Amino acid sequence: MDAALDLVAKKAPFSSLSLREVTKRAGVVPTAFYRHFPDMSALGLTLLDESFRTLRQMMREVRQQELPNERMIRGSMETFFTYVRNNRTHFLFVSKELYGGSATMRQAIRREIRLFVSELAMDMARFPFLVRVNAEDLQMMASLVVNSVVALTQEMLELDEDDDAGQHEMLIMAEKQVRLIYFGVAQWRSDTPPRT
Amino acid sequence: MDAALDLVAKKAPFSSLSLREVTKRAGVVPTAFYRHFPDMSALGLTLLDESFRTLRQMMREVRQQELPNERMIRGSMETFFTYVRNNRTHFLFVSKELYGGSATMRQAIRREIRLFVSELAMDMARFPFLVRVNAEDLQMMASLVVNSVVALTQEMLELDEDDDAGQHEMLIMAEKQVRLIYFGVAQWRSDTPPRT
DNA sequence: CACCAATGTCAACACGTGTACACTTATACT
DNA sequence: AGTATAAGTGTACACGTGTTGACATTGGTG
Repeated sequence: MDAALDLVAKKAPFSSLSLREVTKRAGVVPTAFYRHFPDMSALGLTLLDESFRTLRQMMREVRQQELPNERMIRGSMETFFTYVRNNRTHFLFVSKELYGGSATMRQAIRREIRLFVSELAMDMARFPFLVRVNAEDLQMMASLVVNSVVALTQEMLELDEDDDAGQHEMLIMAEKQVRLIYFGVAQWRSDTPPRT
Repeated sequence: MDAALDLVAKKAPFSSLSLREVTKRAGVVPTAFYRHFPDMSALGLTLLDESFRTLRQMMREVRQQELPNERMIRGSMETFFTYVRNNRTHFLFVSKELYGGSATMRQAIRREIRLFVSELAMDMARFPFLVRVNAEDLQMMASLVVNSVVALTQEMLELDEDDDAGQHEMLIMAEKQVRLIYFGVAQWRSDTPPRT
């Protein structure tokens, strides 16, 4: 009865909710929970996996379209943010767990994010005007992009679910910010400064 | 007995801890709590205020030194991050409450952050090469900077308390990222694009 | 000193929690 | 058809929770 997952997410409060609440919401007696998950945190991990699996694949597809620079930024942002809107509850869950969850939970989410960063960095490495940037700086740039998008996502989640105007505004802002970063990237040189 | 505040923060888990835990940690019987705070959330707000008051003042001082551009970035980042290190528990608390806390809590923290953004935007407005940037975009840029720093701060808090190397790395990264953003800012033009 | 407000203590309550155990049902497969 | 396995039910327990009211101790001011 994995439908319990969505019920967890639907209940806005984070995953510090009680086992009993979940089962009550699922219309099941508390003890039935153990038939599906040994532990409450196990539920969390499953939920997390479900949240990211399709997203990863989706972004990979977008990237492989290969339409370059400006169009690319816009496209990525649009598909990502609409995906977030369609999976609001999941991202609410992830957002709250990123900092408020258990240690293992936080770690798992961070790993997922770092994965995005690395993929983006590898993607950027193919840009012609970035040959003079060393690997470390590439990682730095990618993490800047991802972090910004994450931050905006979280701000967007704070908005009311059907505040279309606000959500659109966030999208525009995200696109602008990423474009701005790319302006900076084009200007960057990785000569190690004299003093670290 | 405001010493209870630090005890709250010292206990790593976020502010979904129990009234009883707090009082136990403070070496006091549970009921004594009500002599100081009417409510658990009241404790939170006090704690939040304590976290931000000195920080605000500090950053204002840094900004008023008026040493321009490059030096300025470095200086701001250094003072900010050392402040974070010295008030680790407070920022751990804030970080967890930003997304995991109650609605009023989150709102209060966001207000604080937005305040930083606005101040930074006003500061940037004085830069000569930004006269052609409209107010909205200024806000966008400032929020990009602040969001990035916040993200890095949260990553830094994830590190072990005495991982000096890691913490220094974060500082360097933050400085680079902000510098990168400023490169992009210098390139920006606020002509509204044909299609919104 | 006497007094009063601040602070802390004690005992008790009603309630929600996680979990164990024994049990009933449904579903699927040979 | 018969049975093994998965899923769900009911009862019960020990424990931590927030909050209450009445009482004790402190410390500083008049």
